[in-house]
Amino acid sequence: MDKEYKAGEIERRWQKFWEEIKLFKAPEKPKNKYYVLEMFPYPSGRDLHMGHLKNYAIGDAVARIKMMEGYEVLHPMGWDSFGLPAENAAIQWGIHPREWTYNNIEGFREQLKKLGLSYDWDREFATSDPEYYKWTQKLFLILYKRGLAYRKGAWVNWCPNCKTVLANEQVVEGKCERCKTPVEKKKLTQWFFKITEYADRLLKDLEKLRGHWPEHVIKQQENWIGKSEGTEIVFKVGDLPIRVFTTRADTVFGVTFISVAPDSEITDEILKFVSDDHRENVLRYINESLVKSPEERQKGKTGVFTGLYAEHPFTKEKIPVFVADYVLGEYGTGAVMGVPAHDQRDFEFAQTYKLPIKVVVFPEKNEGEGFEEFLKCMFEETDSERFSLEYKGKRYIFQPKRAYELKGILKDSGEFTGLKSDEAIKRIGQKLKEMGLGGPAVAYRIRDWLVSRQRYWGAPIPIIHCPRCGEVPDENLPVLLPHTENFLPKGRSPLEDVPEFINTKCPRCGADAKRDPDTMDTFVDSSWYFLRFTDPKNDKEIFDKERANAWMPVDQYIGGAEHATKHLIYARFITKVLYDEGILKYDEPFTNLFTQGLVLKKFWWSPVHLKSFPNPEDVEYRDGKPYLKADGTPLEERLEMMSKSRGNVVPLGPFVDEYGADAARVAILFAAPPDMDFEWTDATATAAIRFLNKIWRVFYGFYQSGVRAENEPDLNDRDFVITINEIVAGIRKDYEKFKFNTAIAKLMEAINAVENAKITEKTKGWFINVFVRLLAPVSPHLAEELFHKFDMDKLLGKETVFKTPLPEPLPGLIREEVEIGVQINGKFRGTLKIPINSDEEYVLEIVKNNERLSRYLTGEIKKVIYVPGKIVNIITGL
RNA sequence: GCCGGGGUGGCGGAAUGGCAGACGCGGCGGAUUCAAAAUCCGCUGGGCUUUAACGCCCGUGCGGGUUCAAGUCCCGCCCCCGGCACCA
Repeated sequence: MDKEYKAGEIERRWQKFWEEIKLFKAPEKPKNKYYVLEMFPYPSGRDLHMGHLKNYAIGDAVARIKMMEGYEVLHPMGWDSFGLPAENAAIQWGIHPREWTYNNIEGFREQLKKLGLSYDWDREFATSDPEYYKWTQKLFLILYKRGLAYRKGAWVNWCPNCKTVLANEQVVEGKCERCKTPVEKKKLTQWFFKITEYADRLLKDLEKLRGHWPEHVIKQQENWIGKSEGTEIVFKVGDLPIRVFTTRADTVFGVTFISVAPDSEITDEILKFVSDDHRENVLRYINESLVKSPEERQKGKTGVFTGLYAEHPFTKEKIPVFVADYVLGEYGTGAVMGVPAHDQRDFEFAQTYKLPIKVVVFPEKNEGEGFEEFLKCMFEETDSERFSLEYKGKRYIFQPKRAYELKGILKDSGEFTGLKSDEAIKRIGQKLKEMGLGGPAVAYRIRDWLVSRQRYWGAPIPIIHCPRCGEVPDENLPVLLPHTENFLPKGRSPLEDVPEFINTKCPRCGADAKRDPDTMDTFVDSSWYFLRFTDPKNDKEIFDKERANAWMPVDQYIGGAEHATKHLIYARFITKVLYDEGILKYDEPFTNLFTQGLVLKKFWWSPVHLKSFPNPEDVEYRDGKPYLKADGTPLEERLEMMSKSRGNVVPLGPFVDEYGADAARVAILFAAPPDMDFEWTDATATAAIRFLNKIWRVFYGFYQSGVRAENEPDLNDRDFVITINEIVAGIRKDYEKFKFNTAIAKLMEAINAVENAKITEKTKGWFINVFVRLLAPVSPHLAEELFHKFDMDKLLGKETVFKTPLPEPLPGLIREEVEIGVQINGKFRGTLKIPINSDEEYVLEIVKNNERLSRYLTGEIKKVIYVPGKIVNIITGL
């Protein structure tokens, strides 16, 4: 055994060994399976950094723990390799997206291998491999045949910078999530997946995940799906029904106008009835509002009168119909009833267009919080025209200031007058149903998933458009992505300009036909990859049913929380579709989800040099404030996720070369609880490096004095053995809950405890046996090295530490003496060492006879609370 | 605005309602060394006090409460982070 800890040499040796013994090779059909998966990476460059490592370090620790628990573990790795950055990089470097992508994959793979992660590399694939995307296309056809993939003309989100459409999930605060360009609306014919048809199941089945997924992810999905129970109400313009959706049917008697969204289907219908003197205005308004940015849209409530009136279902009044762009075309029915008295948005609209305000809901009592709120809404000092209303026998003159949105008691509402809001909502719903003018209804916030992209680097959509037969699915898969140098985004699919691709024959009638020119959203690729890992080489079908069902569902999924309403919802959706298709036995893909925190790193930003970020060596501090050395520009210190574009990455390669993969992993895992963000600093690494060196030093000492692993400790070293026993129990618990930071802290305690312990060689041998196995999940190479150096392979009859179980605490070893806290009248006054089984009387005697404690015992003892092993609290009468 | 998660030493962070600050980083003092690095040992929340020790007081964002006992539970605030947001 070397005196020095030579991480590089050790790590290379055991990586080779693990490969030779095929330690990570997962069987085809397991009996006692555990499927652990990290969200697979997008190969964004050649080099990994510390930010990447966190995900893999956690996954690897879990995989190794499960191996040691005797499971057959599936722990695969692959590449989410289609996507825009490849094209953007290609443009920047003048290199083809394919070349750039596969070059990056090589770099990532090489670096991951150097980390000695427990992947079954035989299952590796990239989503841009034809052997994979063939089956992504098959998946598309499965959805198509089930009526879940459809093409429609719709107003869609368009990123003018990326020159492609975006799914709703990829628009964040009205901007493209990738390039932050404000998103525009465009009317285009696009492919959608009907995820809305699964909205209710996606919502309900969140119950199955509760307790197994982080609550914040479940809540985010709930909000994203956004189920609202309400009422649909029909207002008729002649024979044309305008259906509106509302959650507040109780305010229906307060309706003074109807608004429809410029981009809704009902608006197209309404237009047919608009008279010529209104038509021009209305069309102009619609066209203007559709090109407005979301910010502009939100500035004020605008609209245009259509000249049409709709009939109120109850009062038969004529209600004016407006087109207004504060109404969302894709939500509910695309039309709303305007109740200015009870909805703030309608109120603002009514103010602008001088529409009447009818108050129909009042607070239940004319006092208290509801009434206060009511007064705040309804009364304003004003000289202008006033409203007057009677309330609880009194007449009030008022000018409403804002809408009263709380529920209450109905007034002036025909047969529903006097009902409470909730009861009224029910009764009005029933009545409307009887009348054939609506009824109870449900609306969802979630929209259908727009999957087509006008981009080159993706899986072609396997549909042929035939002038005679229309849409024809192309079963002749894969539809290969053609090679072209003409891949730049241009606002329509680059594939359109590849004649040998786009021109084809109709598979049904043989006529000249064209292929669909779009490629699929990369989230389609990643919505099923976890299934392909169960049978990655299959060239006959998407995957073998039996193999998939043998491994699925993923027992532990690990990844970033940013996918809560994207990948994680798409993957659940696709899994349910395949369940309905009858090829999966499970309708939830991920039994347990763990979302790891980010690795942050400080960097500097200057408002002057917008997009370039200075290197640390170019920054100087004066009076504690950072400045750019070169020209003295004041800088701003920021703490964000590592990313190449911010220049705040800590590259993994050099670190591993200098200190080893184990040090990098221990550093990441020890720094903070794994689900929490933390800042990478030099101190993060220092702790890990010292810890591993200390282990080596202590074990080197053992080795020199001839100590080898033992099965049993010397029970004369009782105190030491008990200490280690407690650490064993603690670490087992920590590993169960992924609390790697405290587990490593306990490993440190163990090594500190043994360092100067006066114990026999036998006990040392037992310590080695226990410690090495506890260490293995977080520092696998070092553990494997020590396992062999100290002959644990011979002792335990296993070729690798990962085929041995995690140690268990020795039974029947309990401390004879414990230290308990002593409180007198609830205040801590000291501690006492007493035999473990002491009863209350005995403890009381000890306290009374203890000079230090007894002086607080003034007056008679009234009550004693004794929690054995923990604390005694003595209450005295003054 | 709505939903979720947080606020603990100089710093990262520990604490099934039971001795707050585990473990580490940093700092201070010492040992080793020709010297340095590395390593090891001791101290390290704040304050008070010549009875300088087995002492006292204060201390987990703020204000109340429950309890023998609260960082932990309850009520009301403040602040920070994340998500959604004209969703009717």
